[in-house]
Amino acid sequence: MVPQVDTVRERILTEATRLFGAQGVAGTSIQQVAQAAGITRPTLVYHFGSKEGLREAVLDALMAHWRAEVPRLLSAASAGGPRLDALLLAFFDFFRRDPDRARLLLREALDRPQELALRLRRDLQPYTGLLTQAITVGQAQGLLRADADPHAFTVLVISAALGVVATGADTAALVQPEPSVDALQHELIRVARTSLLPPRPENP
Amino acid sequence: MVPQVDTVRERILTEATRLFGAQGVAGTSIQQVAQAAGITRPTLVYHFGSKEGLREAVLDALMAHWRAEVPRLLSAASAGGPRLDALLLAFFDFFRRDPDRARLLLREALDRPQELALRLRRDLQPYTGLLTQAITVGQAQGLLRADADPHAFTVLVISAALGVVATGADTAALVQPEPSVDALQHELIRVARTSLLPPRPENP
DNA sequence: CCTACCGATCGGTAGG
DNA sequence: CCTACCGATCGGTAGG
Repeated sequence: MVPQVDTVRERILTEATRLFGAQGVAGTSIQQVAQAAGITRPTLVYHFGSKEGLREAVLDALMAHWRAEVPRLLSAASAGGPRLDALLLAFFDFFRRDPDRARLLLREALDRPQELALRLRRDLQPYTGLLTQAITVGQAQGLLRADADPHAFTVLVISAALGVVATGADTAALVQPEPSVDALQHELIRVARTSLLPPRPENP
Repeated sequence: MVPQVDTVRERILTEATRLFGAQGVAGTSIQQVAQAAGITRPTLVYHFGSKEGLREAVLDALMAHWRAEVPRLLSAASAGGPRLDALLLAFFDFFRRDPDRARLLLREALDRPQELALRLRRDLQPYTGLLTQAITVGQAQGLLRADADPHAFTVLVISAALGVVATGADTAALVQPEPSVDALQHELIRVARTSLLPPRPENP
């Protein structure tokens, strides 16, 4: 009943996020998580009830973390005016700071698509709504390309950024020479900017 | 010693691809695969030696399938001249015909990044080389934007197409209203085209 | 938060 | 290609 700083619980969640992201939930035993957190397995079960309970707690913590970060990110990016590049760069840095979380999210999209969709709707739609609305307004003002689909564009750019962070270093092996993650990030920003802003004939 | 049409082996590979793609390798027991293929588990082990052997055989078959399809695809797309849209559309249709294979590839990128990178390098670089070279030539002729990074662009577009097919239906829940997979596909093609072709002032 | 214990399932082998 | 069997590991519980 008394709220308190539960460091053991936090340690379990941190290690579970890392291991689930790296190996997947099915590929990770709760024994591994317990050991990484420095406790025994029954203790982990005591805290989270079951492996499924741990999985949901990890996802809850993940979404809570992002719900807290995203607004800070949005305001920081638009501080010097609504610069698209700065926003995308901030999004990228945000994901690159937590590659394990990016991987976990991608895995969840594969393992439990419907459950993840529920969480995205509930937790992140308010913020992405700001993005799609900004694009729509920009289009109405003639500042952005009219042929862009604001909703599809937003989903594509976010999931592409996620994909580059989660799997970019190895999918780069598709071509020779292999582009660095930095190069992929830079190109994604260029692609997004170019396909959203109207053509500027002076810079072909 | 005698090569023959091994339908049991093929049935195992088909079911393994489906189940591994849907649930992951760690989340699938070889018992499940054997049952789906209509045999017993020891029979599966007899054919593939171990679960790890099955995994590698599944990946080999996957890459062989693509190595066989991609050239047909490339020539079909450029039949009516080097039309970028047609090529991207063909790539998309190619992935959408096999969503399980797309998911399996994405999972492998998460589970065994280095091993997948080896296979991509060995099996697909020859074909992606054709793409990057075509872009480079187009740039030299002034037909394509000079600021595009041919290698990063190729990796980004392929992995984005893969991501849309593998997880598009649920990541769409990021925004409201949720774009369809068709809308995501259409927008990715528009984004790719717009960011690769030079600006045409007559169509802002 | 731990020790001790449980049934179920895992991948794999023996032997035919 | 199967039946019968194996040790190891899984998630979870009892009890303190």
